[in-house]
Amino acid sequence: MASTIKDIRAETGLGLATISKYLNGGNVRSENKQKIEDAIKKLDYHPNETARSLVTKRTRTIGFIVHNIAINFSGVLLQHASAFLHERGYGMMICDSNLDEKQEAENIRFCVDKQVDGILIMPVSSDPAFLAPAVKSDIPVVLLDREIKSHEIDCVTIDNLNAAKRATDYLLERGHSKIAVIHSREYTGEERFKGFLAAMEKAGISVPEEYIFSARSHSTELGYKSMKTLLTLKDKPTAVMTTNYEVSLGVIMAMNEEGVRCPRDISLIGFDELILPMVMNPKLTLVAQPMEDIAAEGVRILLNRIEEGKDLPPQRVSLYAALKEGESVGKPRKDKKQ
Amino acid sequence: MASTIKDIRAETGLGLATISKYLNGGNVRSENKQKIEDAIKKLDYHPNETARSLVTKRTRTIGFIVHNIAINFSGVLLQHASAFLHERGYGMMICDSNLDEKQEAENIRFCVDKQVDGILIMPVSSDPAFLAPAVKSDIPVVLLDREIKSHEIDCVTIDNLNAAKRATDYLLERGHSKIAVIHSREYTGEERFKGFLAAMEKAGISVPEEYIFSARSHSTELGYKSMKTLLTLKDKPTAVMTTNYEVSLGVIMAMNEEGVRCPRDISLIGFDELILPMVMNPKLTLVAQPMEDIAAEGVRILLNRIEEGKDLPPQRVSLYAALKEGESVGKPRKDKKQ
DNA sequence: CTGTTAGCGCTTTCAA
DNA sequence: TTGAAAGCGCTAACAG
Repeated sequence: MASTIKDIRAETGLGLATISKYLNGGNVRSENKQKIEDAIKKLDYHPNETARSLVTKRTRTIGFIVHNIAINFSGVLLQHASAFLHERGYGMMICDSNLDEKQEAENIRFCVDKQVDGILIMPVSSDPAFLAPAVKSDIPVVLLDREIKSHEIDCVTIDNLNAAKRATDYLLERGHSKIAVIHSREYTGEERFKGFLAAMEKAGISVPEEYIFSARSHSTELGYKSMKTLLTLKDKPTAVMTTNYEVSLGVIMAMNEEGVRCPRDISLIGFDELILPMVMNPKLTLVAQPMEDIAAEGVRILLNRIEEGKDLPPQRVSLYAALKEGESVGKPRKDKKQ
Repeated sequence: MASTIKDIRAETGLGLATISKYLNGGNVRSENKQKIEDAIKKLDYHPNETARSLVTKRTRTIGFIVHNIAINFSGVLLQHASAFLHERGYGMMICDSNLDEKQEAENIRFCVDKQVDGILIMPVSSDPAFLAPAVKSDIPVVLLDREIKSHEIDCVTIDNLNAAKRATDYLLERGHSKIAVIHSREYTGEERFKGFLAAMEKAGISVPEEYIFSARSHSTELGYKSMKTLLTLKDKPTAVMTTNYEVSLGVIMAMNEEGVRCPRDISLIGFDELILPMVMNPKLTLVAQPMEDIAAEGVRILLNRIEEGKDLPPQRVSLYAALKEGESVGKPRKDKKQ
């Protein structure tokens, strides 16, 4: 059985309050301080955090609710966030929503019931209602990677629209005009799709229906099937833009299977600099999200709200995402050859 | 401010014990039951789990400490474990050790202080000492993926040695005899290396020094550098075996850079069926660990120990890992051609 | 079945 | 500086 503060009292003969004060960094006569330290060591005493939380109403724990823990993107963000929180003396409780809104709502409830001091979340739902339990309990929430437009709440994202515009311009500048786009039908995917359309419109190029693919949620399958379909078209695109990592993977699988080479046959541009683009041959040209900065900003905003003021206006931070050149974009193949 | 059980008392006029009993599924007169339910709804009452834990000494929360959360393997295992725990009414608190033993020790401490009911861990350290806080507090621990040989403790792993033997035999059967091996210098890597050596010895083939590479920890860099070195050798191997996912990634990067084709120039066999092997061209031949079963067994053993008996003897479960054929292993190239 | 009472282990007045 | 006492929100005897 673990020892308690009362055991320390028995050992030192001091009062509970004195010991507690010492534990919390207060001033204690150095003679008593020594006694307490000796007793702690002797009894291997560690404060019961549960009891502590019950009275202080603080747990120094942050809940991190992630839409899908199995994807690489989550792992990397989690690693950075965990490190930053740890630096500031906070622990992290990770919950996986498994792309399910019901599970997500339960995760919010779970975190609130566990009295976390704040919540970082990469949300599944775009309906702010699921945040209600946190709001009611006055627990600050910061959205990561995705925002909920209709709702005033702290969030840190990248400027998806402009990043996608830049990626599209990159293709246009290299002479592509027959460009297909495959996007997931959730917040980031839609934003990036808008950016794509904006760039195409500005260039005065209309995009045929059959060059546009979309489906709910991140999906390797979407990328795979869409690319397969594109390859059956008479008038194939010369370049394809994907709006996230998983879609890129699916596209590459399909190209490999069909023996289509990149960038010789079709050029490719995507999002997210995770492991695959580094291992691929040729290296993928992509928009790299500043993962570490996203985590750092999220943690900074959240802890600031916890430790300073709850009455600050909501903050929306939008970070810059850089275009990293690989070798997956070439000149468009000549129509005659195809 | 969140409402408490006392607010329910004020609302219903019932005693605290009755309400508590209802909350915990006890028998209450249906008339009172209705009153309580109405009050709960009206006040949006949710029990304070912290207070509950303080008295019951149970949190229905499991700590999952992972050596490196950024890798795909962790994400997949976490996803399964989270789902199984959730099914049984448990929450999960994930901690990242970031491949650092010191951080790992702190994570154990953190989980113990937070009064988790049990711990699942993919350990960094092979020294059982770091588990002491959990042992002292009588919190059950189950090791996943790696075991600590010197110590009697529950664990679930795959039979790494035999899996590696089979993989090596697979190469031998196809006529390879010049086989290089690249392994990480931690538990699983060493086991798999032993399996490799055993198979080679049985086949009566001695492995030259320059065909063996190893380094601490999982490492894409190890794979990359080792493969680069192998490709400078006069007498190159005809096949390479890697002992984990990250090493495979590095090897493939190096091959791509050097324009070496697989399996035409060099055959490849590896471990872990994660995203890359599915996206690669050609598909990688590999030993697939049964991720879902590992998670299921780990959860089953841990919850069994929590809910039933602590006095059962330690369990060591070793699961079977299947060899999945891809197209990355071919016949050895003829020496003359090289 | 119900309610009173006494804690769980800790922090926090407040008076000394 | 110190310590006695009250209380965080809940559960668990125990008596009714």
